[in-house]
Amino acid sequence: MVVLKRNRQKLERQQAMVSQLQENPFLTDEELAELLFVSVPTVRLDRLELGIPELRVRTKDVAEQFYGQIRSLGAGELIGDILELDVGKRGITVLEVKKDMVFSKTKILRGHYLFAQANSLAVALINADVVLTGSASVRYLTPVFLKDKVVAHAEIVGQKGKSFVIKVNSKVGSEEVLRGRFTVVAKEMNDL
Amino acid sequence: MVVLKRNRQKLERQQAMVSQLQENPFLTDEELAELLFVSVPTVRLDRLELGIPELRVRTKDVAEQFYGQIRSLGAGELIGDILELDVGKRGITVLEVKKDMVFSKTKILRGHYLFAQANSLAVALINADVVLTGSASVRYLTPVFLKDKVVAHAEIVGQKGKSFVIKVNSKVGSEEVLRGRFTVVAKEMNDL
DNA sequence: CTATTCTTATTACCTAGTAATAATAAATAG
DNA sequence: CTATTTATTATTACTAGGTAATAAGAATAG
Repeated sequence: MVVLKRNRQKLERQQAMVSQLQENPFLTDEELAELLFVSVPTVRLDRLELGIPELRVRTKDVAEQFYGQIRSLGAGELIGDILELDVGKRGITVLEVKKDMVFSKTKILRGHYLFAQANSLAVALINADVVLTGSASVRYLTPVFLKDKVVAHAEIVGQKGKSFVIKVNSKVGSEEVLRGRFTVVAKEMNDL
Repeated sequence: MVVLKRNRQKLERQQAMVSQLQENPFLTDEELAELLFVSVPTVRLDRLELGIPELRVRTKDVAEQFYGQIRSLGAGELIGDILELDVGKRGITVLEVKKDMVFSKTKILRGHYLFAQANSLAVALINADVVLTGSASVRYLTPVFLKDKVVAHAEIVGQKGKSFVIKVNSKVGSEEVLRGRFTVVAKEMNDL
């Protein structure tokens, strides 16, 4: 059976389709059909074989990923969920590592999420209208993986006027994953 | 004319609709109708009056925003757009501050975006399968505001084996907003 | 009571599909 | 060359979530 030769065209076309959609997931079947020089039904069959959902689902998936992510890294004030918060003293948050937070190849958590958890917790400890990070120094000790739960402990360790120094320590289980030191500054709304 | 009383219900409903959609932009007209205790045509008229597009357009808008931007913060490898990239040496990215990246009260950019831009640029300079941040030290010099364009310059300044030191300098116009030093480590896929 | 505004209902149409069936074309085995 | 398989295309009926336009009913102001 030299079924390979036959399938080659089809396979190539399907691969082409996948890479087209990777570049631009917002292509309709009609547009794909034109790009791949086949009919619309063929595109549909190919999608079916490859398990690729229709445009609207793809669009929605992308949009929802956005909402699951930016909501946590942007819209909200705090990255992670509060376990304890003693404003002016210390606080603990926990961050569960979701799949859109990791490198797809390695499933390792992207550094800035860990940073963001620590930084936002540091900021949350200060009781003022506006709190800005002045400087930060962090060490990433061990990689954090998908589905890990990162517990961040933060404590105010110093103060000079409106400037605070906060130490943050993040762990997964008993393993230390990040150690950081943040200097944050409390500002009044009008002295900007 | 006590036309106000009449309009009040309508106005309140429209405001309610807006806030519903702010919370969850993925609501159909039918779902909105149920939530607001009116008919579907009324919802449509309200949307028309308020210039709110249909679900699919809203979804697509969100998804495209994701592609223009968030691709950048999570899914993509790099936060910001590349202006120059000389792998192994130096690179420049620019990040435009959008409204979901700032504190709503002050319109000041959240610190971790600035960090993420710098960090991801540092990582991008290294040519290896897997690059992890080992430590980072940053100083936030001046606040960055909505619509600012942050230009980050990064340069490899040292190397010991698979460990690299990268200096990053971010500016808005001629003003320096962040200065940072990152140590990143290149790993092979199998030594994890 | 009447004019006006709101709300609802109804209808025809649209896009981007699903799902299923049938017809046709192409390739290969024997 | 022919039979059979596989791939492709066409066609039809159906769906969600709308647009756009028109008509009819309800509420209220004056």
